[in-house]
Amino acid sequence: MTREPPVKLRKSPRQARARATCEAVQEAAARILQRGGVAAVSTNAVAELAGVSIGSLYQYYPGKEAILAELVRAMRAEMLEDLRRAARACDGQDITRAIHLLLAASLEHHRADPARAAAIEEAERHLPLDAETQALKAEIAALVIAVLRAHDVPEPELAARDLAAMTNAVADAACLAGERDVDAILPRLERAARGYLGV
Amino acid sequence: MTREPPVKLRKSPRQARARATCEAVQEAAARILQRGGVAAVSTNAVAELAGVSIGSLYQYYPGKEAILAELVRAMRAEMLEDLRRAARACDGQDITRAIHLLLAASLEHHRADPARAAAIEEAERHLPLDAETQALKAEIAALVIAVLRAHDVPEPELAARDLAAMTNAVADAACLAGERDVDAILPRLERAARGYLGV
DNA sequence: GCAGAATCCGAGCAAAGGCTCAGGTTTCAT
DNA sequence: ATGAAACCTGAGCCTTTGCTCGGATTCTGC
Repeated sequence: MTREPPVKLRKSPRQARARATCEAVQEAAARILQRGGVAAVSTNAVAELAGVSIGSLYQYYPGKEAILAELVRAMRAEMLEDLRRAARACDGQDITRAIHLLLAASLEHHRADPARAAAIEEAERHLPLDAETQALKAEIAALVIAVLRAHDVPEPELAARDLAAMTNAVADAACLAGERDVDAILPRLERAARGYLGV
Repeated sequence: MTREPPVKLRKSPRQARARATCEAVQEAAARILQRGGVAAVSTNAVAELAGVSIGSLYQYYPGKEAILAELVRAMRAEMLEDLRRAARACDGQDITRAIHLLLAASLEHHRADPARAAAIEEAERHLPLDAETQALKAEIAALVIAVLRAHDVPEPELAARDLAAMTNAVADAACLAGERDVDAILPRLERAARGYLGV
């Protein structure tokens, strides 16, 4: 019943082939996650698909949670970068433009592979997030809150949470329904967000 | 690798104690689902928490998927009832009122136990839905689409999907963040929906 | 070339989980 | 009261999964 174990790498890869091993494991885990959900991700399956022995896998990852955790961390880090850029661009713009920029940035990581993004987000819900990932999430939230506050949005924390939830949900639903064009989602979300914020 | 197995009851309970057994299993499964997600739901754990032997469980449910599937089916059936009532009440009302009624109905099943509702919705994403549940979902969607179409909403299917996704996501996020008052969510969703629909 | 570090391998153990089956208990109808 | 049907039980089989360990292989710096 005790949770909250260490969820970092067990050992850092020093040589190129080791880095390749780690990448193969990540890639395989993402593929399996995407196809069958968190339940389908077993260390044996990941190792096999990665073309790596189970022993090698455990040399770098202390368990399957660590593999997924790193997938999540990578996605969040990427998202933070996108949002940082967007937040900077928001400076001095009106709120309609700010909404556009923030939403577009939030959708950015859905662009390359929406199904994978959805799968990783789903995994995130089932993981005890490590401190680093939590910090990333907090910083992402803080960025959005700051922009909202700059435009005198009341209860910016609440608004940020609601808007983030809406954005992810609509994007995931669209992906699940087979929508291909990420850009088609943006205007719909903009309308909803403007309505939410009373613009 | 083949899916799509029968997911109905194996045998119908005839006597009162058998019905009590089934109910205990459902209740236990919901509790475990709520506490630990789909992965934590094992037939052994469910049987133990239900105070029922594993053999009895298998007398009525062909597997753990069937238990979860029935949980989902029950929730969807309830939701359909709520939405039917709401859709009837929408007749002759303006769109603002219609939005209010539909959203309130959609939130209805979050009222009693938001955490449980969120958990069941999450389970739904990982299950191969049986025909009956799919029919329920289709009818729910059809109801919303009909109301939207009556108010000349363009692409009502798309709008219904987006609005449903937004509603669930915001409600779940609120629950996760510890919000207690379901009624506080409604006005936020109404603003978003009106904005989305351009009202 | 060579020593040592880094990496890789995969058989196999222990635990957990899905599920069956043979046999016992309770309920119902007559 | 009695036989049949419904119901319950849980030991235990088999598969899957997480993970370790001893030993083989490859790389790196000198």
